[in-house]
Parts: sequence; C-alpha cells; structure tokens
Amino acid sequence: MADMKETIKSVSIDLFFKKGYFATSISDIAKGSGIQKASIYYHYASKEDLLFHILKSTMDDLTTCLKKSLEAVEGIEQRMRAAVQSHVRFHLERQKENFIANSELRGITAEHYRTIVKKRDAYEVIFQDLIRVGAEEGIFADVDVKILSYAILTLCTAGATWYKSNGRLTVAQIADIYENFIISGLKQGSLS
Amino acid sequence: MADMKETIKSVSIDLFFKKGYFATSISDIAKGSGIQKASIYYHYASKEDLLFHILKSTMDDLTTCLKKSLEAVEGIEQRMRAAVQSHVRFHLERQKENFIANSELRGITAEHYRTIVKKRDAYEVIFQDLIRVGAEEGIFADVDVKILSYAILTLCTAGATWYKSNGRLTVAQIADIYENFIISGLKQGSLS
DNA sequence: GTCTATAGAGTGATAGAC
DNA sequence: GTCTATCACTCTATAGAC
Repeated sequence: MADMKETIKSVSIDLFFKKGYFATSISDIAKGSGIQKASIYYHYASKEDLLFHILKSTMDDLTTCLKKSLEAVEGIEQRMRAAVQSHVRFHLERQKENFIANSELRGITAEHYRTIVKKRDAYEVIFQDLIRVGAEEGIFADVDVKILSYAILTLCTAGATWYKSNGRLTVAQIADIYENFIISGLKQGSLS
Repeated sequence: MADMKETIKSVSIDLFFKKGYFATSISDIAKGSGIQKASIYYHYASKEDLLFHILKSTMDDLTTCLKKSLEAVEGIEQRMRAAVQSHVRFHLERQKENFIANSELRGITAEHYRTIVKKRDAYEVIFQDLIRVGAEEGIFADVDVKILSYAILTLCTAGATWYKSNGRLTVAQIADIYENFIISGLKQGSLS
C-alpha cells in the first residue's frame, strides 16, 4: 500500500482486463484498493482519466521498448526480427495493460483518443519502414506494406488475448515461433 | 420495419460495434429501432439474451461458411488456402458482428459463454487439423499447431478491426494477401 | 488523504392498459 | 405488439467533515 495512486492503477488494470472498462465501477476499484470510492477522486480526476493514464503509459513504454531493442541491430532482416521479438515480449510480459490498450479505446474522450492513436501510428511507422526498405533491398517480397504491418502487429498482439504465464510455452518460445512465421511470410519463398 | 425482431438485432449490432455492449443501453437500442424500450422485452428476454443471439448466429454462420468452402477442395495446401479465404471474407463481409463476437464475450453468462467457446473450439480444430496433416505430409514445416492456428485465425480476424468497405483494397485483394503470407509462413522456406 | 453522505442522472426490467 | 409509468437499483462525481 506504499503508493495509493499506483495501487489504484494496478487494481484498475486487473479489473479492466477481467471485466472490461464499462463493466467495472469506481466502487469495484475502491473495494479492490481498500479505500472508499470518493477517495479515488483525490488521485484521479475521473474514471476516464484513470483509463487514459493506463493507455498512455502502456503506449509510451511499448515505444521505448522497441527503440531500445533496435538500437544496436544492423541489417533489415535482423532489425525486423528484433522488432518482432520486442513487440511479442512486451505484449506477453505486460499482458493485461496491452489487452486493455487494444480493447478499451472506445472508453476515452475524443481528444485523448487522438493522443493515443498518434502514438500508435508512430509505432506502426517503424514497422512499415522496415517492411518497405526490406522489400526495396530485395530481402522481403514485394508485399503490401500497410496490410502486412497491421498483420504482423495484430499477430503478436494476439498473444495478449490467450497467453497464460503458466502455460505450455515460455515467452521466448512463443516469440521465436512468431519471428520465424513472420520472416517466412515476408520473404514469400524468395531467398534470404 | 418488416420484422421488428430483426430490426432490433440489426440496430444492436451497429451500436455494440460502435460503442460496445456495456456502453450501449436498452434505451439506445429502442431509440434506434423506433420503439419504446419496454417493447424490446417482447422480442428478447434481456439485454444479454440479445447479445447471445448475435454471437450464436455469427458463430454458426461462420462455421457453415467454412465447411461449404472446403466441400469440394482436395489437397492440404489448397484446402488451407480455401479455409483462409473463407475466414477472411466472412470477417470482412460481416465485419460488425465478427468484431462483436471477438470483443464482447465477457458480456454473456457463464453458460452461454461455454456454448460459444465450444463452437469456437470446433471451428479452430478444423484449422489445426489442416496444419497438422500438412506438416505430416511435409507440405508445411514442423510448426507448433496450436500457436500457429491461433496466429492464422487472429490475423484474418484482425481485418474486422480496421477494414473499411470503401478503402483502398477490395475484400478479394486482402484475402489474397493474407493467403500468400500465411502459406509462406507455414512452409517456412521448405519447397512446395 | 481518507472519510460519510448524498446529489442527480441513468440503468435493466416489469406491470398493466390498449 | 406496443404503449406509459414506474420500480429498485447502480452509476459517476461532489461537498464538506476530520
């Protein structure tokens, strides 16, 4: 109970993941946090503000994580492999937040929505550039950049829907499976 | 206004797609249908009953569509290609229902949930069998059947999130892109 | 920083008239 | 088959005490 603001956020992530944003009440969050519901409003301006905080920090951390993963990697194929690894791992390791980030965008105001979508677009562009340059260099097949970038991202994001941390496969194993599948799909039979 | 029961269902699909199940009220549905909210309950027992009707018919039609697409097709690779085409097309052509089917499962009762998941599992098994047999026959690489089946299905389902019917690509073009990407990913560089 | 109390609106659902 | 009226409840959010 060190930091109540963080406790509330953490409890909210659990509840939004399990029940959904609209199905979760401020009362539920208060109960989970061990305080009265009025006290929530000392830490967050509104329920929407709380959701926005979760979405924003998740998107920021996701982007930071990707950029860090690409820092020292050279060559388009290796960079794409690193990008996929980063994306998959982040989504599995912070499963709940990522699930919320992908399913509760309708819960935020129009202005906040624009902020999040802008961040998401910038993230997508990094993948799109990798696909485009890879195709230009002949490493990848001549594919539709937009569609393939959505495909790759959704594919990896999907893990956040069904992944169980005590399941059959580790995060590293799942990331490897996706990495190989995606690289093969991008090459479409052309030589490496 | 021919059949009010169908009108209510159709209006609900639009609203659940746009705002989400929990964010949509019976009052909203009544307004959209041009009747009073009490009249909804003549046609459907509850709001949850309405959602379940939508989910159930979507899943049934999806499965029917797949089985029909596979009827006369021979050879594992061709069958997988046909299955992917069927899955993508159905998801793009009935975008709203499919989006709801993939995002509002938390809105139904435990018993109804089991009914839907059972249908979904049976659908997934068709894809898993194709991957498994394909790998046994050496047509596909020796991949993880479960993970790859989830990957393939989510990939195609994703279209329902971003697809716009007046967009740059037709349903047929998108289906072809996915088909090639997936088959390449399944083969992983091995010969056809 | 957390509490009790409550405002004010909206919710799903039902009763009974027509 | 649709209506009006209403029940019983829950919701987000605020006021003001401590």
